[in-house]
Amino acid sequence: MNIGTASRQSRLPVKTIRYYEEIGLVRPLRGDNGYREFSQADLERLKFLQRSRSLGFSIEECRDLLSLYEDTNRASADVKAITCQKIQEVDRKIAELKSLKRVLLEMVEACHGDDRPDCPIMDDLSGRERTHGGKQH
Amino acid sequence: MNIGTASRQSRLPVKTIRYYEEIGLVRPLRGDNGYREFSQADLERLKFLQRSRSLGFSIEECRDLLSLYEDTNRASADVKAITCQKIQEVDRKIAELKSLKRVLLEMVEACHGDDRPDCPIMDDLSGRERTHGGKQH
DNA sequence: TCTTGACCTTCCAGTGACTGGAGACCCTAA
DNA sequence: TTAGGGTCTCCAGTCACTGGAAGGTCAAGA
Repeated sequence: MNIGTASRQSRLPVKTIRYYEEIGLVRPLRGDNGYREFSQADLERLKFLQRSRSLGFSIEECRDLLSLYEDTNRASADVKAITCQKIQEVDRKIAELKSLKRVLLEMVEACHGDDRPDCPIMDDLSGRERTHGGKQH
Repeated sequence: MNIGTASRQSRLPVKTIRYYEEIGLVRPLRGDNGYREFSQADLERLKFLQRSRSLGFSIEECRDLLSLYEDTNRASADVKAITCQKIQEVDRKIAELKSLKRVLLEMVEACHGDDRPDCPIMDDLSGRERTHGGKQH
């Protein structure tokens, strides 16, 4: 199948597929006209990449996962380890974003938000101390 | 003050400060030796940038915030609006990561994680259907 | 005075993971 | 024959830095 078909079936943009070929994640054959020819196995790889990328694995992690995927002697423990690591990463990111949100919320709650130029958010951003007189959480 | 001092006081890497000058976020004077000379106002800008970047505002948002920061006639409502938008963005990201985590956790829970090559995580990544026979949440 | 080492300069290239566009070739149907 | 898509390569841009090379400057110590 051509790249367009592969793109629709894998839900990866054409450009992305070409890029994946460039970095060696997939190696379709070429027809006489120079067009890429994707086999069913190529399509499987693309689908695998689509799914693992959308689950937050980096390209290099995907490369590792792919080689495990194609290693029929792999231990499932190896895959599980990578996945557990990823979960911890995701947890870390969530925590970061939550504390970020807390700060932003505090700023917004302290701001009267009208036409006056004085603004506690600005004070916060500029590093000035703000008295925590208002609501406490 | 020189760039090194500005770097320590703003907690921004030297390289980053030079980059910020390149894109016009800060315009330090130059001494006879060609060294950048940061005024107290420049330092304030840098600190402002450090804080707002670390709160997840993009460079362009920082540029907007900076001009509001220096506009003594600004309305605090404008600042509040930008910040509220940012909170929504953060919320969206948190939700995404949470659903990501849910999927990853399901995968891990289904995986026996031993020396055997069969691995439900791999099945999942490759798009194969997995029977939801195990624990339900 | 000389040297050492820290600090500063510019410029260029690389990161990750694509994305956009130009210009050209190929294929199919009307 | 023509029109329209699809495909090709190559180059450049994105975002926000980061690293490194090659060289100029400065202050302290021998």
